[in-house]
Amino acid sequence: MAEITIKDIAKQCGVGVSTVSRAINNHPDINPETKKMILEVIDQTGFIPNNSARNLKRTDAKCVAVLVKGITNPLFSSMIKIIEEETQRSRYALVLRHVEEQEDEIDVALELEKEKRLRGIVFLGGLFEHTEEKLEKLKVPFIFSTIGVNISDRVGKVDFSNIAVDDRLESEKMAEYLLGLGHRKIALITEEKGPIGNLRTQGYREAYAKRKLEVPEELICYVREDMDHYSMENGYLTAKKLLESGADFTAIYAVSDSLAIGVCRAVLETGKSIPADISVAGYDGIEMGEYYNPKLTTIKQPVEEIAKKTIRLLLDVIGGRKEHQQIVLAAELVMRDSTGPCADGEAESADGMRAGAAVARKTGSSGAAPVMYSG
Amino acid sequence: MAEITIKDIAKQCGVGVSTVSRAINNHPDINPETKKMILEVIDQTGFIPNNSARNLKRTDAKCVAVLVKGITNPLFSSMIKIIEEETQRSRYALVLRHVEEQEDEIDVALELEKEKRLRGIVFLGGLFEHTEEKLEKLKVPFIFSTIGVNISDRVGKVDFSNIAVDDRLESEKMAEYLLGLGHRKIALITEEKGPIGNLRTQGYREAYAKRKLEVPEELICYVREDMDHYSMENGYLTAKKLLESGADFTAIYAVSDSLAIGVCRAVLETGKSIPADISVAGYDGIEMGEYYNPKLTTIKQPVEEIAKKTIRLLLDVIGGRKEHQQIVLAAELVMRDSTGPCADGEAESADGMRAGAAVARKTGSSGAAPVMYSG
DNA sequence: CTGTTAGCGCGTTCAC
DNA sequence: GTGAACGCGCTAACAG
Repeated sequence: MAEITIKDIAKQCGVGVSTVSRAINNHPDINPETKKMILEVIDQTGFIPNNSARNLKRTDAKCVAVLVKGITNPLFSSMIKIIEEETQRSRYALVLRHVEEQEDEIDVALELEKEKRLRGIVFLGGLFEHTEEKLEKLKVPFIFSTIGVNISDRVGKVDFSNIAVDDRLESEKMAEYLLGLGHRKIALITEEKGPIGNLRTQGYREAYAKRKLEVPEELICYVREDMDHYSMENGYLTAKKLLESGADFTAIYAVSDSLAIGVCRAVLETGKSIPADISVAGYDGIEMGEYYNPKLTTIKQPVEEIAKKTIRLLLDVIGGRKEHQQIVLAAELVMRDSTGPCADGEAESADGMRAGAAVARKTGSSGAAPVMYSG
Repeated sequence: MAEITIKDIAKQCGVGVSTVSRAINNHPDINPETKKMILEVIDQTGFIPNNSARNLKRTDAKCVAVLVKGITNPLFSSMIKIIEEETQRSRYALVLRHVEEQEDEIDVALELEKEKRLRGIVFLGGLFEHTEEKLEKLKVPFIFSTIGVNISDRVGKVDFSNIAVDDRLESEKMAEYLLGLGHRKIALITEEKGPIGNLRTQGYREAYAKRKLEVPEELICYVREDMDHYSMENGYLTAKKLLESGADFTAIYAVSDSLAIGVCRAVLETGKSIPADISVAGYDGIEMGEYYNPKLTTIKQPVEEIAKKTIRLLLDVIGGRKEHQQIVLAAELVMRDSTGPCADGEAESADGMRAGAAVARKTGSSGAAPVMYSG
């Protein structure tokens, strides 16, 4: 049985193909009755227009694409949801495309641009090592909405938008918070290569530098390269290695929440309690951090805001209502129960105590009581 | 600047379009030198063939699609990864399509089938309330690979495969395990509507029935309908309500791990410890369960096996090497630290003690020590 | 309001 | 080995 096409419908209705096309695409120039009749036949027949053929002809397709690299990132799903809502409200179609780790997102974008006649593109995740030459090939407006990396400085002659958080700065906030709690030996669990890890590592160093303290280089641990850099397992294994090394530290700052959760498990397994013995902090603000035991101290990315600003800006640029922009949004230091004053040192009244008080207020206890490991 | 097409390439190379086409598609009938020359020009020009046009003509596209409903489900990502690997190995292209909650996955499949000339389809997630009439429209082999629901009984004249876990049975295993630990008042946190919740609820009832015990109806709690049924937040809120009701129970069984984690937080916040005061069990076997504190007792779905069997079967059916099948796989009861013997009652030597011993062995402690809340 | 017709960009016959 | 011509299914312009 051959595929049923628009011709078959036309024949069956006794009309021309263009009339059927008009009925399908809600064109105004059509008799409501014929339209109704045609739609009925279509419904009966189960006819579905071939999208490939449509895309081939259509010039006015109101369609934007979101290219997501790293679908497992829990932050992305809520962003995607928001982007979906906004595009729908503006009556744009949305193509969501998952980009494999080894795929080049620009290549995928190029392909999609031709295939679907895109009007704009949002890149979620991924690295930013694209040459201007390559970016130049993209002929529709695009935005890097990259929780993570601020690439403002990379903007050259190619015009595009970028909405991001200043990772270096936010990371510094976290390190400074821990220093304020009196911690001096803060272990860092981070990526050795990769822009995100690098920026967050820089922030950590900066916090020490600003206090004129020496960075404890021996406490900087790199995650394993042979597996997902930001998995709980990697956090667990890296922390385990650190703990077994016998190194001396009072806090661990992992550059992502998922890493931090793995770290917590490793710490708890040694019989130590969090934060009484060791404070643990993460970065990202995933939902799990609120539910983990203990609740995770973290830097919360403004995901909703990023998503909303991203898609709105893109649609505005497409509509010619705005120019491309570089936007930096602020993240929030969320103090929860996995961090507390350093037992060895002493918290400062200016920073640490206030922070400690904030923790107490938030949790309704008289301080950060220890969490014991149960196994 | 107009889009660059195959014609432009042909002109620039001084050859016919068909020769360019041959070069692109690795056809045998082409002079290696001309091929090389053409590919060079293509590389220089940055020409990208239009997929819509290709799909329109191509008849032999080796392409399968995976339609995922509920991309947030953490179990899916690992399944997708496996499916990707397997399809690649068989030199099939893979289209991954995210289906919105309100979209009908069969409609999406129908559309995609035409657009991409699919050879097969995998449905991940989603419900199974499709009429045979509708399923009949799908002309290529398809498989419901649905962690969750066994729809073998729905197989009628429409031929398709289904690979799943027997949710009712596995759920019964969990309830029986808790009963074996001496628990009699087991609260259930489940969905009121929805096939998955229903089956798992049935299993819970069955376990009581088999022991000739009365089901504590007042302890069956339904999650909120106005938000994601399987979110941590929903688990938290539902458990909170239960705890505040003053109902009497010694264990909580949530029909998903994410719910269970929300439940844990609610329990811990009341100052009770897990499992000393209350045991908590989940279902699914998400990675987080291993890292949570306490480690979560759960039913672990054989996701890798499901994924592998699914895609292999699909490819075999496409290749005519196999017929469609209904396969039921077994899940595994994983006893971890969130459950322990009932304090009020007494565990049975036959079941409960052995289970308790298993827990002890697994965690290396002399039993399931309590986890205290830290906030 | 409606039917006819010309491509959209490419793969695939055919002749050569 | 190669090129010319046709048509995939559809939309858009045009003529009626």
